Parts: sequence; structure tokens; C-alpha cells
Amino acid sequence: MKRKAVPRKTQQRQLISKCLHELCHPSAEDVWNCVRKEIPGVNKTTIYRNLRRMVDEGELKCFMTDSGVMLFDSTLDRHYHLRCDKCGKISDIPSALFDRIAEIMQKEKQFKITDYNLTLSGICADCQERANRKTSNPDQDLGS
Amino acid sequence: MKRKAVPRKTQQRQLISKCLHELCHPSAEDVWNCVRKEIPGVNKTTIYRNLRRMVDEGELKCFMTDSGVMLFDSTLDRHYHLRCDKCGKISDIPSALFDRIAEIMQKEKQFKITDYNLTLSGICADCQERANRKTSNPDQDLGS
DNA sequence: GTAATTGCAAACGGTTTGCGATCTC
DNA sequence: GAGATCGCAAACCGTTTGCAATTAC
Repeated sequence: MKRKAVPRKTQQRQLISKCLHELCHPSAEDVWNCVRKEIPGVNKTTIYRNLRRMVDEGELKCFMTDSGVMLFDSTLDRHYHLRCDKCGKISDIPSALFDRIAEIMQKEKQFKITDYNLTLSGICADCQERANRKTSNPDQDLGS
Repeated sequence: MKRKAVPRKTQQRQLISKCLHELCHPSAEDVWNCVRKEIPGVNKTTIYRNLRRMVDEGELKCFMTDSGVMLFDSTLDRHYHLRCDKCGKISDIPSALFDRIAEIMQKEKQFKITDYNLTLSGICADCQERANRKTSNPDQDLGS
């Protein structure tokens, strides 16, 4: 296990954190635009690198949109997303209820559900078994 | 209102359909590799264009992976996806139950859920209102 | 015959990487 | 002063587009 050095408090990194708290499900570009207000010369690469590192270190979550753009989410608790088909705006649903979601959304948020996509992540039976076999005979890892 | 012409039965398109039935959640590249077995010279562009058209015409569904690759799904009914964190394999969960999913998956499929992401799509209150304001020019059915 | 479809090459857009310059600690 | 971080340019990779040649109807 390699241990990463403590991140340095650069102006850029601090501003990125600040912007993440101000913005709601921003893309890297959204963050860039926010940071640029105070550091006009920041490079997009710096934004990408810092965001990715924050995700790697667990300070931040991210998810993919249908159009292939990564969005970032400073809310670390499990929760759902509500995405409007028309304007594309994404809002949060706290992860309390799991049942009757469509009805509740319709009644309480006036959001008319037309589709949904739930992706559960975890470890499949095959991989669990493979991991068990590897505890005595370690070969290469499949992990991405 | 433009009406699309009926797709022509090209060899390529027919093979793409055939491959979609053989493959499970394929990427465009997967489909390409499958079609190439019978038409070695097919161009990837042809695959992309046909897949996109099938999606546009509702014959096919598609969704984004976390890595930004589009996957295609010939199962048109609503259903969930189960994705293994290690091997990345995606399997289907029929959309019958909505409650106690993690427990059931754990028990019945030996799948250890570590995370999930549910994105509900629909029309938000703002957009519904916006559409209502435009009611003098009725274009689509958002109401009821 | 003619409009749709293909193949090819080039473009695109979001993201990543290599590297020398700069900044934190 | 050493190593982390930055800025820049170029690469990357999946996907899309423009266009001339080919094909289905």
C-alpha cells in the first residue's frame, strides 16, 4: 500500500474545494469556470488532476452522465439522482426510502418519472470465489 | 415533422442486429468485433451509425458506464444492472422488486453490494410549468 | 434512377500524460 | 533544497461528421 503525501495547500486546490461546495453536481469545466473567477489563468489540467485526486482519496464522488461527462458530487452519503429529461438538471434524493419512489417523486416533487437506471456495484460471486482462491495462491489482479 | 425512411436491409445492418442478440451489454467495439467475423472489412463507423439509429428508433437501449463507454441493451423492459467492481461484468436484474434489493442480491446471487447509483429520469416541475406556459402552442403531451 | 448507406479520413470533446518551470513545506 | 504541483502542449480514446463511392429498392 503506497501512502500518498499530504496534499499541499496550493491556492488552486483550496479554490477548487471552495467551488465544489458552492456548485451542485458540477462538471470539471464548471469547476474550472468557478475557479477562474479568482485565478483567471488556472489551467484546466490542474482542475482535472485535483478532482481526480480528491476522488481517489475519497473526499469526493463522481458519476458519469449519459453524454459521457463526469460530474462531481461532494455529498458522500449514498443517495439517488433525479435528472430532468428537458433541462438536464440533476438534483438529489436522500437515500431513505427505496419503495414507491415514483409515486412519492410525483406527489412531493412534481417530478414526472419517465425512466430510471439503477446500477448496483459490488463483487460478483465469481470474483469473490477467485479472491478466495488467491488468498493462498496470489496471481494477477483483474481490478480496473 | 420529418418521418424517417424505412431502414434498408443491408448486410451490415442485419448482422449488427444478429450480433446484438448474441451479445450481452456489448459496446460498439464488441459489436464491431462480432460483425467482423462475417464481414472482415466493416468499418467501425457503420457500427456506430447503425447502433445510434437503432437507439433513436427505440429498437435498442443504451447506457453509459462509469468509464464513459456506451453499452447497448436489447432488453427494452425496465430493469436494473449489476456491475462487478472487479471484472466489470454487467448482468441484469428484472424490474420486479424495488425493496430490499441489497439483501436479496446478497442472498440469492452472492453479489456483495458495495455501492449503487440510481438515476431517475423524467420532467422536473420547472419544465412542466414551462411547458404549460406554452400551452397555446401544443407540441407534446406532458400533462396527465 | 435515386436516395440511403457505406467506407474512409479527419474532426471532436472530454480527459489524461509527459515534461520543464514553479511553488510549498 | 527537495519534492509536489502547476501550466502547457500534445496524446488519447470513444464517438461523430463530411464526402465521395456504392448499394438497396
